[in-house]
Amino acid sequence: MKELKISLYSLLIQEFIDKEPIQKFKAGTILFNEKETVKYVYILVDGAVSLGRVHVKGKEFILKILNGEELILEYQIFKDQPFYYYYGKTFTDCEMLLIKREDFEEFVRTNPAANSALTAWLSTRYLKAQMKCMDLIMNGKKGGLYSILIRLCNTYGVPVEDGILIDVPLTHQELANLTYGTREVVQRMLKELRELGVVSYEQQKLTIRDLNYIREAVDCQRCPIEICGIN
Amino acid sequence: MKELKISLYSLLIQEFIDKEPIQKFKAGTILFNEKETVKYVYILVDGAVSLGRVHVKGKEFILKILNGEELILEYQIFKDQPFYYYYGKTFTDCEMLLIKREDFEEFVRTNPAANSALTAWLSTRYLKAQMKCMDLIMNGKKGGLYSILIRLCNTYGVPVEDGILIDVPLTHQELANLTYGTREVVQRMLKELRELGVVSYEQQKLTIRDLNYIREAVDCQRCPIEICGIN
DNA sequence: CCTGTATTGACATCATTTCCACATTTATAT
DNA sequence: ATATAAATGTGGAAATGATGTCAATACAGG
Repeated sequence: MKELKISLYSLLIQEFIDKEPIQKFKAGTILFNEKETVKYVYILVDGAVSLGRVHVKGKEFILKILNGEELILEYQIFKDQPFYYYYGKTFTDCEMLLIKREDFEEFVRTNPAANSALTAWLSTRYLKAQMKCMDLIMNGKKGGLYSILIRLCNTYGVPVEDGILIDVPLTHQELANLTYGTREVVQRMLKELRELGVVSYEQQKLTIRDLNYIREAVDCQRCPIEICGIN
Repeated sequence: MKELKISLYSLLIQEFIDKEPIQKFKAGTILFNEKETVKYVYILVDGAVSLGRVHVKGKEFILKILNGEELILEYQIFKDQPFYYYYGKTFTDCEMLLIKREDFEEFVRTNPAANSALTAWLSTRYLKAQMKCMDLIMNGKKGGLYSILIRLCNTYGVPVEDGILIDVPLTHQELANLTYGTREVVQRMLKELRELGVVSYEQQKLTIRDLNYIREAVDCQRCPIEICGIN
């Protein structure tokens, strides 16, 4: 799967790198909002982009965070006048290629290798999205946070001497938004994990010192990394 | 989109109807379980199939219910030794075609029209799955049930003189499982809706008499029907 | 170095949801 | 027709999670 993802990404880069400039965006830039028509497909070269929705009452849910070499394709492909169903904004500073939707679709339609790679990529994303949602729905807020921590390890984890460093700054509020919980609840759960020596938290970066503790607490099925991520 | 779905289904029927027999399954038959290798792609000709997971503690979540002329493709396509991540079982008596996974993938690889149709179908399912999960996560149990009711109307709704009949028998327990809630809570919420004259319930079939009441209570965005369903 | 702002930590209160216990009704099978 | 199982209805205690408030830190910019 990893190969297919890379292959899709590199097929796209090959095709479009000379046609479009790499653009830079500051953290917090809104790329699109729900109900907006889809103009571009974004190829993320570096940085992280969050996708999510805001409830009428103001509370925010971060559906996922995409990072690294990644494709941002969150609409009904091949449909007339497609639009977005949730927002997309840069989570950190980003570099990306913006490809016109029509050009992207034309490329996929006329390139069987790209189409197959895209199909594989979509079927994986489809499963991953559903597994992540089920974890959030079926495990309560504590289990939801634990499942987010596991996914963060898979997507952002860097092995360090005392565990796995989640190498992206995350505030308690952002962690809360990833589970649609509250900052206070996250704060308490992290405090408990800190006191148990399971995690440590410095400069807004978490280090998971005992991933097994977290995995056992949520009955983690050790899904392959391409299925278990925050992306 | 509807056209593309139909086109994918009919492309598949065209290709496989003479090669495989239509098989019948009784309600409650388990088609696959999580962690089982994927042998077949199922083409549902008639009936309904539910997909979901069971928590270690025994509580069940119904992720979705597929019905009618439908494709059941819930694995990482083009991957070696793919397996399922959740169960699939017949919800009602069903008729379906079982296509060997390899034959299905070969067909998609060599048929550009089928591949494009599948890509479009997957991108729609991907969005639909995420919208449904977000509704369940962001609206509490009451909002979750309401969103399930709206989706049931879209997928199973039959206009009748006093509203929209959801033409499939559903127990309170099954409704609860669709939101990962409890039977008691569903019972109380339905009672309230019944007393308000918003729904009626006979022979395990719901009639929604005032869909607008439900829509307004969950700030329904009136998404197109291909995005808002229980499937 | 000071000041305004964002983040973290802590706690009390309130609302939602689950869990448990049991009664009643409805369907199914003999 | 009767026994049995399945589904529905109800009440109350317990757990979980949200909300609001306030103090203590950390940090960035002038």
